[in-house]
Amino acid sequence: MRTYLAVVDAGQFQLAAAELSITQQAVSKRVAALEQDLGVRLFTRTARGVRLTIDGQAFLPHARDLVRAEERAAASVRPGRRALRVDVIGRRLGPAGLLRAFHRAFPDTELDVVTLFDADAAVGALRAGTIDASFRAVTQRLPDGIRSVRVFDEPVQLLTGPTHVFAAARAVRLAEVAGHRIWMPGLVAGAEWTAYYDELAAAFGLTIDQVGPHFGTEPLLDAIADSAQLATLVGEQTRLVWPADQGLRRIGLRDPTPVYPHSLVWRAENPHPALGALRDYLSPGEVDTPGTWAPGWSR
Amino acid sequence: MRTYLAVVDAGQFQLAAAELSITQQAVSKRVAALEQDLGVRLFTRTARGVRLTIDGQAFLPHARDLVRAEERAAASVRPGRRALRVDVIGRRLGPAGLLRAFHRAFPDTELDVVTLFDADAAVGALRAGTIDASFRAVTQRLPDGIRSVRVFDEPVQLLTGPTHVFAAARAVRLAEVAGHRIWMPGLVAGAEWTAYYDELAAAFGLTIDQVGPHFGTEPLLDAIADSAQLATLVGEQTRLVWPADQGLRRIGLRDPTPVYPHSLVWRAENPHPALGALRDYLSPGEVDTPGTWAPGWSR
DNA sequence: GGCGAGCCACAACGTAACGTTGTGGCGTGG
DNA sequence: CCACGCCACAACGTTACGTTGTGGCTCGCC
Repeated sequence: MRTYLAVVDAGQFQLAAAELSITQQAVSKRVAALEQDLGVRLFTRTARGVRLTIDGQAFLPHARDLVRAEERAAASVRPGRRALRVDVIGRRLGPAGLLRAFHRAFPDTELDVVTLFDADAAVGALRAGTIDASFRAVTQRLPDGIRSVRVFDEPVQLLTGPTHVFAAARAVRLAEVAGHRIWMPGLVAGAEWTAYYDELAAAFGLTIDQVGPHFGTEPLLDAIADSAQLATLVGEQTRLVWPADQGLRRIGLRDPTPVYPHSLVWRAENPHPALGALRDYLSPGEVDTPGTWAPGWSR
Repeated sequence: MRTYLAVVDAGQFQLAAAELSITQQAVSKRVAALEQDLGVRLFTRTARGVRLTIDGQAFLPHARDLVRAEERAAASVRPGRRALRVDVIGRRLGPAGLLRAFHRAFPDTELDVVTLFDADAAVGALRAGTIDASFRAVTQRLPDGIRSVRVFDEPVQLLTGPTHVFAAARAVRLAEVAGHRIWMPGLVAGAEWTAYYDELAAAFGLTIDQVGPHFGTEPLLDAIADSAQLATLVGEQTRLVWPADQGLRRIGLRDPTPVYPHSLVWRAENPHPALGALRDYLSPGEVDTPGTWAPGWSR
């Protein structure tokens, strides 16, 4: 592909060969091989060089895209001067939405999104410089040199099937939920979400059922859609993807509205220019709004 | 890259190898070579397969972009079911802007833009099916099976330097221009632009100077920017790119306003689905507005 | 705790791809 | 009309790459 582009820019094989530091015959072979692969002729050969055919012209922007993509791919792992690398809990959860909004606001900022296993891994990666920022709920004191700011309180909602008692309600009071079963498989001991739901359950007497293996969100949503008893909790910004609309409903919670406290965490000495832009874009978040509840460790 | 993606999807080398129909050792070698090229480790090897490292995660979307780009590139020259291929006179002229607008309106439509030498080549390519549509000024009767519709009348403007007599005017009457020298190098005998300016000059007694070699637009713009006498004609939609802002001015023309009649030309039997969308988007254009002038052959 | 299953890495080997050298054909310009 | 410049074809050598064979490692199971 680069040979093809070199020929396009040079207008002839020999000059392109010189720029690529290979022989003209090698260029001829490469172009011939590419043409054979594609099944079309890319150049018309003339006595003074080559001219692009129509197919060659149509192919040109795609070829440039391809080498650009290759360069971006290589740059994404090049130490130093690489894209801003941000860790989010999940690509469909609230923080990922914040990142998308940031990217819309600053389209020129190169952004790579990764997902680390837990907060400890995130802090380690921040210190090592392998990531530049992490969206986390800060449940305990961070080590020296690691900074955090609470950027976003995400309301937590009930997710129910169409036959559930609360299905018709737009919002229910948190106290009303106390007697109902909330099914949340897949919570890992020690993980930040687990800490959150533990404290939420303890504070309002909720029954949060963590038993049973977690087969992924699809079976979970299937089960909830079919059940009049089961419900689960999701963040307001969570983007659900289920096969078809199974009549799932989001029911707001109030008095108080439980909110999940997302923080941005970063290493103080990180010089990445886009990191400052991200911090400026996010902070200060509206947090601890009246009528909301957040865990004690978030204050 | 495909091997890397296969490993990501499979979660282990052996399964990926089976899907690629090569041995596990070959996969191991390919991944190792890629890691060596990039200078980072993409996978952490475990006893039950592999897991992506942080670098590997950041690399993933770029790798997918890359293979998508490769597929689009190959598709752009695949006969049958390829992207809509449209010929425009120049990428910076009015029709290219129409195409950009069409692409904004229908972002899902794959579009390839090419530039053919002249109208005869365009008609030939339309008949051969190597292009699907062409923006041209139709100066003579088209052969059977080739249709055209006039889609866009583009006002023609004067382009002058800051010291030109007309530099301060927003618009001048066409009759006023009669005595002034208009420099248009590079017009090819028989080309449609030449036919247009010939008739324009004849109709209003303009002095259009075609002598002198054409060294490209940059020297032309340089010369015009520095001269108090020289001016040239450009389409209203033409996107000029000059090194710095040299104080070039666009001066409108009126009483009448000369317009360049762009038509869309296509082959009647072409079944490409996007071709209909393009025709629907473009037609009917506002043409022959009162107060404008177009050549006799455009009616 | 030992053993086996599963997975990846290393080494040796053969083949096929690729680049180089050498040469010929063709169109163009002096 | 000849000579120059450009691209294509052929033969050859080297490099790269995939395969076969083997070893080491981790995890799970008895």
